[in-house]
Amino acid sequence: MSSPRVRFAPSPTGYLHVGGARTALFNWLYAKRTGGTFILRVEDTDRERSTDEHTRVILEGLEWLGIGWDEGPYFQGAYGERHRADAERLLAQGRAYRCFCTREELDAQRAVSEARKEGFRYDGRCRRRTAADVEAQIAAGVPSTIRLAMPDEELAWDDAVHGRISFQGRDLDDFVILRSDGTPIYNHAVVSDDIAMEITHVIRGDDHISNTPKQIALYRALGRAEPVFAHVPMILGGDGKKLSKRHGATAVGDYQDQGIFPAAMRNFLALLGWSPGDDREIMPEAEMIAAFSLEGIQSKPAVFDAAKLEWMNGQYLSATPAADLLAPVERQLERAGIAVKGQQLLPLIDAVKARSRTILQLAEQVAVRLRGPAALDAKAEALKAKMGESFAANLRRAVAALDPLPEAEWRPEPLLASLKSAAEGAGVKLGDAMQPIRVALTGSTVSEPVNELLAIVGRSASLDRMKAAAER
RNA sequence: GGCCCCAUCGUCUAUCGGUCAGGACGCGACCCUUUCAAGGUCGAGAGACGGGUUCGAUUCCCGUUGGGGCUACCA
Repeated sequence: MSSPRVRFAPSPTGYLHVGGARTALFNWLYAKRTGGTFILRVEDTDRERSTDEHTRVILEGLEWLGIGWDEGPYFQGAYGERHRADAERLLAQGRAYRCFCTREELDAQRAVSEARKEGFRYDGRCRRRTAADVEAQIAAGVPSTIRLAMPDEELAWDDAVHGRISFQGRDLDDFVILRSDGTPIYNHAVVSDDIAMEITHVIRGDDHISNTPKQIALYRALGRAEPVFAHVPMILGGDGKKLSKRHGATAVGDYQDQGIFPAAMRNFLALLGWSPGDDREIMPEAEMIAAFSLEGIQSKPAVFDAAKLEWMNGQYLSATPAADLLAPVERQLERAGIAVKGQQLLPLIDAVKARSRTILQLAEQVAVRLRGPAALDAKAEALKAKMGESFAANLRRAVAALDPLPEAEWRPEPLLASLKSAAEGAGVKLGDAMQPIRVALTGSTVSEPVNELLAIVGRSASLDRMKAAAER
């Protein structure tokens, strides 16, 4: 058997969402794993809703994730002629027929069905027209669509994820394959393209399961063998409903903006609905490719857990050398109007790296060390309130203890020694002595060890911030 | 309404008839640090329900319930 050919076929009617990104990832992983070809096809047949901007964002999103394609991007809109020819062929072979029903007639029938709480199905009245009648209608210039004559037979396949799935042709419509303006309907365009592009494995979202029997009918009518289908389950929001904008960030670009690493996003998405079969969590790209299989894909939908994504990103962040973080941190600092650049940032990055989960958080922490806290966070406020008078008193004592230290002695070890002896002398717990300093320097109750923090912030800025906080 | 898919800790998952039902996120505690939401250790926490099949069911079958998808001259 020749090597697999798979495709990701987004429609540019919106941004690249995490569900689409994961579908693309699974296709890509499968191609990499099997030495196959990954094809990108933009399904822009919905002229009204498709935009170049969306296409651009989708392509950029895939590139950002490191999902490169071997062929394409092809644009479905460019193949209108083949779509039409395929429909005409079906028409000529009697596997499809012209329908002269108007939209208004159809809508009226649908309204009646719905009022009776029944599902609407096209009754196939035009299928029974005589050849002479059809000729007459055409001659009279009545517009028509082309509908597939759905066979009354079983339409089943062995889904690579779900196992055998079976539909009955009689439950399905004679659906339209070519509009009256000569453009193709989705299911027809997909099959025509998948045949032309020799797609062997269709890996796509679960929501296409009910499209599959229609497409199988089309493959049969067109006299072609169908590909392997693998329907991957959907991604849900925390409320168990299909993930959508009201669940917060759902576009891949949102996570890029939040400072998530592409590698972390890829790792997280891969494990959402797929498992290597063992306990591995952090998986390098090569390992994911080596372990990937369609059988490892889960059949139930998965809830998108942003907290786990952040944890995973934190793992990648901790493992990344400060030097590699310099450029993105500089970019964030510049945005915040901080001009500091270069090597001098490295110690700051190292100081806060382990406690940050995204580049954004990391850059914020670096910024705070550089120019001081804008305000206290909730926990810092609570701590200050709880400590009352002793908050300022402890700060004043710290200032008195540290002020005599010359610039050359402003290093972690001497700082710790001074702080300890001052606390001991006053009979305060070291924690009570340290936390106010942490809050004064960062506005937060969390940071690297305080003596290191003082060294990072520097002598004069540290003393200034402590004095200011003591007076406030 | 019809057709179809799905069902293990709160969440992501392992288990391919016999397991103390394992791991991860999150949560809690403890340890480390005479200072942090880092690190380490431990803990709480699951087979939707009812029938079968079987010596034995989370695992296979059926039903119920509960989710979800599709049901356009959208994709």
